[in-house]
Amino acid sequence: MTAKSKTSTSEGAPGAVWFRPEKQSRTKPLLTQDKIVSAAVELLDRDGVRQLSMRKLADRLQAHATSLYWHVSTKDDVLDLALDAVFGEVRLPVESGPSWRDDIIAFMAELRRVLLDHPWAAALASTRPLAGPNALARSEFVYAALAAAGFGRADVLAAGAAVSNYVIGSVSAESVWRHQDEAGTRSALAEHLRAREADYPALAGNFPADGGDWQAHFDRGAQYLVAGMAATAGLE
Amino acid sequence: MTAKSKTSTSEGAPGAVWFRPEKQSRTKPLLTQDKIVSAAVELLDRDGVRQLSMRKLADRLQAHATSLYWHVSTKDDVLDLALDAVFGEVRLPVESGPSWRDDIIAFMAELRRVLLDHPWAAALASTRPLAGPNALARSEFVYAALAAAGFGRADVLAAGAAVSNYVIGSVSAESVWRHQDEAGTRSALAEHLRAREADYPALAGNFPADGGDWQAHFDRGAQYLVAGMAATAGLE
DNA sequence: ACCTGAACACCGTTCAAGT
DNA sequence: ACCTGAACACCGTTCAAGT
Repeated sequence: MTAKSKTSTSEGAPGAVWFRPEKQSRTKPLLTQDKIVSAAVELLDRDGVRQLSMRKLADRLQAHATSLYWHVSTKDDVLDLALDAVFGEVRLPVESGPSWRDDIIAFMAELRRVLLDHPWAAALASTRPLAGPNALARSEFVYAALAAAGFGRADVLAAGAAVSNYVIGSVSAESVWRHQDEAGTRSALAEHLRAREADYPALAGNFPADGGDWQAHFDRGAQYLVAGMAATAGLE
Repeated sequence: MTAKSKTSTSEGAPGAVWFRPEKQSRTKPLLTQDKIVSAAVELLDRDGVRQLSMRKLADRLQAHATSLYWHVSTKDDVLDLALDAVFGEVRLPVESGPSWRDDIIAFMAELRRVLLDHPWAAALASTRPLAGPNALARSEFVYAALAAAGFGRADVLAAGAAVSNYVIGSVSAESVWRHQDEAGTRSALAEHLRAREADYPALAGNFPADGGDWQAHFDRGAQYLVAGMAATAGLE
């Protein structure tokens, strides 16, 4: 009986290895943190932060929601990791150029570009500490550039914060208007302002009919900031 | 029989009005949009945006969650209304002063004060169009001040946006660090940076041990912005 | 007109159980 | 070590029903 069952499975027989499914595939996990994070970024890009759930995320990975918790301890972890992955897309120059102003301006434009690529990211960045390795590396770049330019400690701290906060605040606003029903709410607001021109004369008079040039406004604001930094700290 | 029941309830008898519960209390709704919104602001202040649910909000008003939907059509409505109520706390001067720079600086400080009073508000403002009457009135003030100062249209638009975006971005970051486990994450980050000083020399060298002077950094950044606006537009 | 109650289709997360 | 399944305590919202 025992002998029969042994031979019927032929477990230890010579050559049997080749006909057995690779044990490797069992030892290598189906899910990894990296896979979870990239799937999260894809879903966030497609549907936004409010639509992301652990169940949908697991579905996309052909796994069960509860399986995610082996690799990640909460949904907040997923969001923190996804956000830092986005910061990882910000390209930094290998070394700083001759003009700190150009470096800072270029950094702001690049950060804006990446955040606009992921319309959920800027608003999400407003809700949590940016302490992931990619976010820190980007902060390090700004601080180092400012310190190298000759800014004192107080200016490095204030200017470093101002640069990030201006970009994140601006891109949040832009993402809201660009992705949350582009034409709809904007034209509704335009109509609303026209109807109440007496209450909001300056607003009604300046509100851009065509939607406005986000990039131009952003760049101009960035110029204000660096020009003010230069003037206040006496650096050119 | 019918006569008896009539007299037993004495519905129409003279003097009966005084002993009957006021019909007014039935005709006047228990819930109003205003009550819902102020309760929402209280709960948001106490527990944050993630803890707010329609059920908890209704509980606090001694009503059922489903009753709220008579006065408000979605939870998003509640959030929009609560946020605009906060903007209503921003005090604007009755008329602008002699210096547009002082007016703008004062506005930024006042907006920051109010947003810090409601730590959920700045981050929430990053996620939706700010089109409520109070938010619009505050934008109107900024645009009007800039236009009166002599800024051209492009500068009014860019500077008006920059002012709001800088404040909202800055207060979001400050609220995160001040309210989301004040000491905990900050000291964890300090420790983390110290351990990786080689990776983040500028960051580690400048990271404030005591938590930093948020107000001072904010004010300095505001100065950069208005100084840059003045210089770029050639106005003093 | 305003409020309630039941119901639907979801959530994040825990934990024992499987392999 | 990694994944599944059942379960818990929630969600926002709809809609028929009550008053």
